[in-house]
Amino acid sequence: MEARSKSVGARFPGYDGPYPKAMRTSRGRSDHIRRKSGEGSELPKDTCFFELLAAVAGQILQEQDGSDLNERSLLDLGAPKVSVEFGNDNSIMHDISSDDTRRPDITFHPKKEEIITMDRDPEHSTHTLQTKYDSSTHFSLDNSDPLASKSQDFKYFPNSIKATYFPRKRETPTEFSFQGSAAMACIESKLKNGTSDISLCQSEQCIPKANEGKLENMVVDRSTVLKDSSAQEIKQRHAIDMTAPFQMITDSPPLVSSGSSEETPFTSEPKSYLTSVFEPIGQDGAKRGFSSWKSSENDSNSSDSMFSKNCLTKSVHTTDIRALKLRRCTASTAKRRAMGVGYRRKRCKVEDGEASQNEIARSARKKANKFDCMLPDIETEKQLHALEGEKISSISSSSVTSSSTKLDDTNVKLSIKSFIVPELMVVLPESATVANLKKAVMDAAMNLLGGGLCVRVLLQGKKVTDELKSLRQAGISTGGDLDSLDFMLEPNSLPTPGSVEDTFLVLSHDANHPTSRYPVLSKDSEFNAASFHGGTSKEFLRTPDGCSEMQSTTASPTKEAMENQSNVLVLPAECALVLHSSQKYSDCPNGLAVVPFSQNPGGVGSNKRRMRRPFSVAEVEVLVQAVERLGTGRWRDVKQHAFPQAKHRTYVDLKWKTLVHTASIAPHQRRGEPVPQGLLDRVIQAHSYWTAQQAKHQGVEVKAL
DNA sequence: GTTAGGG
DNA sequence: CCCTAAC
Repeated sequence: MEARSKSVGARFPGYDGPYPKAMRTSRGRSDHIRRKSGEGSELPKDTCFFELLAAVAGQILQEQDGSDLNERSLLDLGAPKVSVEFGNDNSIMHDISSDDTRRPDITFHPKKEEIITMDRDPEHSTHTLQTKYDSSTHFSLDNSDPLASKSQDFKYFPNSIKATYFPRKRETPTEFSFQGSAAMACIESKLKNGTSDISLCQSEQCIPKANEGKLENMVVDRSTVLKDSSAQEIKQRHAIDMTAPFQMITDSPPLVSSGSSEETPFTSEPKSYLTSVFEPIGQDGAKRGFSSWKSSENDSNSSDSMFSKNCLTKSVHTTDIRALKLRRCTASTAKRRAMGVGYRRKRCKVEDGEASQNEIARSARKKANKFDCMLPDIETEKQLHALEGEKISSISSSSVTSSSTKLDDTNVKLSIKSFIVPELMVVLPESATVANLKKAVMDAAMNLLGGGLCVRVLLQGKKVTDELKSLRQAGISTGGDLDSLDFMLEPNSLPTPGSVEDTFLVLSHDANHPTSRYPVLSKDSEFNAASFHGGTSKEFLRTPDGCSEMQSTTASPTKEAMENQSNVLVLPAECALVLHSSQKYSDCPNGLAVVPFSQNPGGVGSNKRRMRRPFSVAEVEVLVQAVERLGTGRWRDVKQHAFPQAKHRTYVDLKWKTLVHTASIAPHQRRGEPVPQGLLDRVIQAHSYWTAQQAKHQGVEVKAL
């Protein structure tokens, strides 16, 4: 009837069905959701909250469906789908499973109060949401917010929720983690049947209740302050990013040297993981991200401790994701408003304490924006880094601002504040080591970055597919609605053109070396699994200089690029995606020039050799694992398996030959990033195994003749 | 297997 | 020169 629904994708391994595409812009659905809710902006903004809960509930229900995750491969879990509906009565229906009607629906009955009002300072306010979860059919929310009436000026939205499930019989608690205001539900084993209570509390220290058999202790560990006045303008932008079926690198099982299983002689079946990313991005999201950044330092201890206790899931905090947003300058709210553009997605600092710093930073940003060039000059970017110091709290906006003073100005001036970057997530089993986590993170990053990124242009939430259109034709003109213009970074699924240098995003640890062209993430010992000696995930994710940059000389638009599975990328919290000026384009008078309209930016240089891209340890790891499973010879499969997104890794140059060679030579002769000996041993093992296997097969064929 | 690039 | 990646 009147209900609006949306789907929250929850990709389970084995699920190959269609996946809802993200609505990444703040336009579109949220508009009518808001309208439908009839409650102004209140319900929809809280949507994510219920989604989070729905995700929890979904997981629990799944558990109660008789499956023991300890006993079952995640591949067996099917493909649940969580859909959320907004009804007139403001109830939200969660249809947990698309394929299992036995599962009851979960109904949320959000109340008005569940949009929590709170004090301006999120760090000093506490808020508790009591959520009761009736295991059978109902999932109702009961708000007991002590601060509900304290202030009407600010609203609080959970940004990240962690839940710990304390099963009966003193089993290991299980944690859930949800973030990005998203239904990112990750579940691990040891959930048991039973009624559960979920209690949510927004506080820095979440004291677990000792109730057994309760799902509790959900920590809304980041906070958000939203100005009521701006709430009206908030439009949620939801991004649903599928994750690639993620290959977990587990402890390598011993090599089976005699043919027990021909298909997978080396490793257990690689696990894929449920990853559901449902990330509202928007002004609220921006502020959320910002606030959470502020608080992340303070509550890092608590979250760390929670995680370290039993880190069943490692999901990136939203700030991590936010940090991926291109850090770009933001003009002042007032100015932007006065211009009447871009306010919707503008992000700005709200902390008063940083006002002076903001001013400095703002001037630096102004400088960066001086020529309305999309790519800031490096010096200014450095300046920003310096200003923002360790705490890079300026989460930039994804807004596009435009200025048009003259009616006859045919130039479209755009200032892109940031890009939407596909959200990335890594899910690991409890038994995974930190090194595994690092590898997984690396793989995700490499899978995304390895294929390059391209820019998607969205107008009013819709992908602009016809890239031959003129800006005027596309409606991207000064007369058009530039406010509805979005840019999105996507994995590049097109064959990498010759001049990859111009289209490739690279990671660099060193902000001072903006010209670095290689993904050097794994070069640093921090990211080198072999050199990791412990510590929390947070520590290990932090780069030495506290800031990683993802740099781009430029990015080129491509055709449909996101139809492939998305990747999961986790980057350090302090990591930021920064556009850097390319010499080639920096002299272009306007920002659009950096987005070449040619499908092949390489142009005449396309006959050049591809850029040299040394394999990282993580890539080697993935490759080795793939070969262990698939054998030598099925390079297409291996490629698809190990580097599904990396266009620069073709199946003909998968390094295996070189790896075998590398493994056979003395360590001091080896070049490049040192590959752990254990990995090389696996190379030797796998190589000899598959060589023998092929010989055996050939022998059989000869016999048969 | 060969070539190019780079340490 | 030789390792490595691209061809």
